[in-house]
Amino acid sequence: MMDEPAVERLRAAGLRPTRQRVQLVELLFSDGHRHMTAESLHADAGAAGVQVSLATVYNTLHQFTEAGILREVVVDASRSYFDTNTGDHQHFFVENDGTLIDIPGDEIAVSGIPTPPKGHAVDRVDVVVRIRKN
Amino acid sequence: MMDEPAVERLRAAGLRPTRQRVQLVELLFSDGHRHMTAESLHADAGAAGVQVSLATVYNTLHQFTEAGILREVVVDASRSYFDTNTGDHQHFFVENDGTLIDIPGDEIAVSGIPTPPKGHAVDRVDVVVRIRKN
DNA sequence: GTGTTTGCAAAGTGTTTGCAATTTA
DNA sequence: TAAATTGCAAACACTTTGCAAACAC
Repeated sequence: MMDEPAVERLRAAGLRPTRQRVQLVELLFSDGHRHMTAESLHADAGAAGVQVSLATVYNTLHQFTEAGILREVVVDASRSYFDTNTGDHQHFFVENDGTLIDIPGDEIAVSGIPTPPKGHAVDRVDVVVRIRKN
Repeated sequence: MMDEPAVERLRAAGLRPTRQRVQLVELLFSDGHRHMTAESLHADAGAAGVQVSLATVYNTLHQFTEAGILREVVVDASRSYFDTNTGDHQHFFVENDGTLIDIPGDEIAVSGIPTPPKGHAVDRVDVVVRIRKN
């Protein structure tokens, strides 16, 4: 018998397909890319009838990030954002309302990055284009 | 009688030169550029014999940022960093120890930024090159 | 059955705030 | 003296954690 895609995705990531994780994966990956904070995901889950505690949402976001099926985006010093798009891309950050918008990785480019200090390797290059409504 | 530079700098920024602000400006701008968090500045102040409460350090960092003599750097979702270099430049962020290193603005360049959504204007483009010790 | 995961409530961390006392102008 | 600033302690927002009950395999 064939597992559902959500279950397979979790198995592939080495995570047990618990009810909460399966439902969160379904919510997150059913329809386009998604940006979220722990609070917003918890709210969206509730609205979608998915019962999961906030603590589990936090744990899950980190497990998914560690497993590589989510990526963390640092744009705000007071909240953690996560993105279902783990591929090469960057972001607009709308400072007024805390919203993220993807910028495809093949549109934007960073040049002239100096060699990192000896003994250090580049992990990732993040670009945040901060915009505001006017 | 001529005011000291720290006092002048505060006056120019429209801030009253209180003892705390004057001493913090002296500490911050006496010798090259500096990166800090509220905690680290509070500790450095203490070590330099500057008496100032943590609450005042927080207030001061924000006032200085608002006044344009400091700039906030968002690299970590759990702490606020500030930089005495308010000019055009970017950063290396050493993920292992939470350290920042400046990248001169004339060395690095970002191209291909899409037009922001209608009704939005670009405020700033931030590049963070995340590096780690190996 | 055994090890993992969940959820609650408590604890933690970094930050902000109310307000009386102090300082600046 | 009037208005701004400070510092304390309490309050906050977000996040993590300890642990017993529930669950996956």
